[in-house]
Amino acid sequence: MTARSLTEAAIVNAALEIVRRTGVESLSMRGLSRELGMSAMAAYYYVANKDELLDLVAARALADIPLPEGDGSPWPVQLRALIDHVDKALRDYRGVGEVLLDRMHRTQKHVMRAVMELLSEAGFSDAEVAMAYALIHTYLFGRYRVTAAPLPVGDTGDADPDDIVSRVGPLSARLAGRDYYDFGVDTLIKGLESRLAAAPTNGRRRRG
Amino acid sequence: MTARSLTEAAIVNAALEIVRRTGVESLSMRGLSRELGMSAMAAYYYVANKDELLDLVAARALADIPLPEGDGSPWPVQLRALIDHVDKALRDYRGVGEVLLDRMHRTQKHVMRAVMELLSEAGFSDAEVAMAYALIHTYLFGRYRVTAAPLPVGDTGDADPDDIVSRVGPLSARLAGRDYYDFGVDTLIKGLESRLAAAPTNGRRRRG
DNA sequence: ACCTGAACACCGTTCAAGT
DNA sequence: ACCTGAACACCGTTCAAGT
Repeated sequence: MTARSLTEAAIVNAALEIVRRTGVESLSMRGLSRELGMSAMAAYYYVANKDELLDLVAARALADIPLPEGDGSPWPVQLRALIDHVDKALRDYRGVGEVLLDRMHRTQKHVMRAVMELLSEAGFSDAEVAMAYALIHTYLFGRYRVTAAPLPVGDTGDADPDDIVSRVGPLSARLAGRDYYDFGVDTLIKGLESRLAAAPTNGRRRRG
Repeated sequence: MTARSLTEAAIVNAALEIVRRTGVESLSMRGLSRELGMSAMAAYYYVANKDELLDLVAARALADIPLPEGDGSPWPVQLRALIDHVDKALRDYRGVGEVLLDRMHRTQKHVMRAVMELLSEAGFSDAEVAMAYALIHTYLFGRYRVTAAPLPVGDTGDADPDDIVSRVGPLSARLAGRDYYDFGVDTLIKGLESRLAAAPTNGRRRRG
């Protein structure tokens, strides 16, 4: 055994574990150190503060996302695949989307770059790329708070067939998270395609 | 003066004030009571716990949203107006979107109903109404975490014209929150329209 | 170099006690 | 009925001290 029994990697791993099991809000500096068998302050030797820890957790969770190959497939297909990979990387980590939302810009540029390149190649102007990226980012990361709160199933069981809310309530119990996700991403991409179709000369293609 | 010098309404108002000024995360039960000139535990007489307080704050912030009149305008226009009103109700309250996201289903049904009715009338099936509502909700409420973290302006000032990320960085400084919002909502609604156009017989109109 | 312990300034919540 | 004070079990962070 060398002198140190802890490493930054071990700390970040343990933190990610805790977030996956119990959610972000129950990750504490003290509890983390205790979980590693150390004194309550041990983690502070490797990490300046909780914010830095959350940055490292965020970076780690998104590190292994496969980027588009640049094969010949149409941009909506490639964009959809990339979004699916981000979603997969986030799905298991309860509350991590919330963390990442604040931190992705600071810590993790390669996914952002891949999305932006796809959009730029598709024909969007630089300003549109900025806005379209923000839209996708917002939907994807906002999702992890919404899916935690499903639509209420009719409170007293009174399904009024003329009331849309009480019709949708029980129905939403049969819809899987997958259904919401597919509908959402498809609609976003359809909306983007519809924009390009309406003003196809907006973008300036690079290496066109 | 009557016996009581505090009311639930006063407490919720003060809480909403604090959230608007300093964000949700700096709202505390103790600090709130102190701000009202009472002892640290005073608020507990009117409110069971912090969760209940957040529910009341959420309900209050969304209470006065004007619902669609049911005039003859096309559904995308009415939907856009309704979304704008929700946005306006949220805009001034830092972090309140985050609170509401968890709580809207529990506390505030009339906005949800208005959105769902518009979508149902437009021709979407009940399942599609559920998913489209979730999409809109996610975007609208997720926004209040994203807009707090603007895209990074080129870190070292090196604007590489061939790199989409460094092109978009400085550009995003000139884009207003309004631009992102308009683009986002327009794209969502375009995506929904595109869905209806692709499968126009999907929905069953009520009172058609 | 790596870790600990005590201390400070906070939290949310409970509950007996005051008026 | 309305509010207070003390207590409990937590936080994040700092910093002198231990090995």
